[in-house]
Amino acid sequence: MKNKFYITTPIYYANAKPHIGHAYTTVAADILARWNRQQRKKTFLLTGTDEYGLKIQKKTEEAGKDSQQFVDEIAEEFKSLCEKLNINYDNFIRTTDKKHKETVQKVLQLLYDKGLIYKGTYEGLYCVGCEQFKNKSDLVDGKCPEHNIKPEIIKEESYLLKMEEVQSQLTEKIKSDEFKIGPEKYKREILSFLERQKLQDVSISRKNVSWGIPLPFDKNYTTYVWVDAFLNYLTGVGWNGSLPLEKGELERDLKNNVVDESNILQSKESFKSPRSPFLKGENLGFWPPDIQLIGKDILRMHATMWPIMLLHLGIELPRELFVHGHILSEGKKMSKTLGNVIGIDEMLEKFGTDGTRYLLMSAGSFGEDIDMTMERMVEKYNADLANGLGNLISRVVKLMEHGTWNMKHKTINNEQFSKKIDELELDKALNYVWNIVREDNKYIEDAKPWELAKDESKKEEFRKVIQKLVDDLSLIAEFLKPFMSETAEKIKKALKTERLNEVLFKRIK
RNA sequence: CGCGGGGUGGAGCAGUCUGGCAGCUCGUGUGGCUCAUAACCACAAGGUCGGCGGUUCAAAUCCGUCCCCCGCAACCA
Repeated sequence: MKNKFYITTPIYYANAKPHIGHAYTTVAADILARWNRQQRKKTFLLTGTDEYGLKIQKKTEEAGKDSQQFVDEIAEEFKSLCEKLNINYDNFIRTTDKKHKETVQKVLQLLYDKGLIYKGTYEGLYCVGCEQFKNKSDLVDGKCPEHNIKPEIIKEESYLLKMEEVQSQLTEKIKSDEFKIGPEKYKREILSFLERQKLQDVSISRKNVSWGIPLPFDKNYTTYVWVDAFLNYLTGVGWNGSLPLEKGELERDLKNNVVDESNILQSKESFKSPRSPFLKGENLGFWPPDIQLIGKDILRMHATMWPIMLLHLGIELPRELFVHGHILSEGKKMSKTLGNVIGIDEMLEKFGTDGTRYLLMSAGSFGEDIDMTMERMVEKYNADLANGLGNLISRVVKLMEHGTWNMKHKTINNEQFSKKIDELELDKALNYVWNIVREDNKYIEDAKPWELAKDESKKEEFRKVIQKLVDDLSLIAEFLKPFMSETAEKIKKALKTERLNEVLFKRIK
């Protein structure tokens, strides 16, 4: 299908409440989705939660809670965050959805039948204290840090996914950008990883985890969470596991109703307007994803196991995996111990929805790690939003009192700006807009319209100056739509009614 | 020699691919303005672009080497 845009966020692991990192990825995805929707592309934004696995099982067991009830609560938290951030998603997938589970089992059976999953032995370092396998990187001085004992090398019967046979094919696709990994540095990292060694087959079964999807061909095991999690990108647009993947056209897909509607939460905007037309049906016309946003922590798996599963299934790979950096605080990872955690709720409370969205996206190059502190965010909020954009609107609206103005609807025909978004330079796109804000503030200073207004003979000149500012602001509103849709609306309304009902971005402190 | 990234005025960053006067925002100082959210505008101070060496008419940028910081080193996600 042409003229479509399918974007995914990772599904977030439901072992704890959402934090700023989740907000960052999801806001970026939402902006890209809104932008493409604005370009009249049929757009689908998928997000959701990953709800199985040992971590959650242990956590709920220890707390004496029911796992399902626990993840239900966490899923609600994530949905509520989306609402607070004004995320206009088309589907919120949960891996405990019945339909998702069924499809995962179908896929596993298929891979098993094809001999791509086989029974073998998994050899790993097993800590008796933890009752689980450990990574080398988890160990401190070769010992389990929790129990301070050396783990034993244990062989366990397990179901393994064949990796190596499609490895060179994968490497080629990454090299040629058929399966693009961006930014470039992450492509290099993955290629160097893939070219250095043969991939080991990955164990896709778990014996000691009951909180998971049972293997269809051996009920003594559950499915390794990653396998289950990856398939969300397919089930999230309504795939039911049948092959070959018949993509069809959206129009036809709309007739079916595969996506579980109970999980569709209406975001603020879709409350007002008709809900996304793509919420129903097998929307496989959207396949493959045009962009899959991920954090750098999950790159390895997303660039190996996930595409390998697809290659095995004969399904087209995503067009691009885009890796963004982490949000650091005071140059370090946020941690409770360091006390440098910036809470997303705190941000929302302080800066509001659009303020938070702006601060997240303008904090640094999208794709690099960014460093944030509350102090600097307050500074930036005051400088860019209150003193910059907010004040500019106040000035212009007040000056509009003396005259009547043309409110032409502006459409974006600006290659510079569009290119930045299409190349995922979201921070640069915002910076482009703020250059206009700064120029306009300067322009007012130079043109001195308040003096022109007093002089009858300079009426025409005055009219020109204000009209230019009105035009610029309508354009700015258009630019801001995907980033801060509520603000964009307020600006438009203010220009239309020639008055500002509220201070846009009140200065803080 | 495991892999990848990074080191640019006081702070945060862009620029490096494709060499061409070192740039942006914040902060600081001085002045201006009054349409505006005590906002805005101008000017100024402040940098051996991590060190050393090389290529070049010319290096933050290319090459070599060294130092420092961060992430990763696959089945927790």
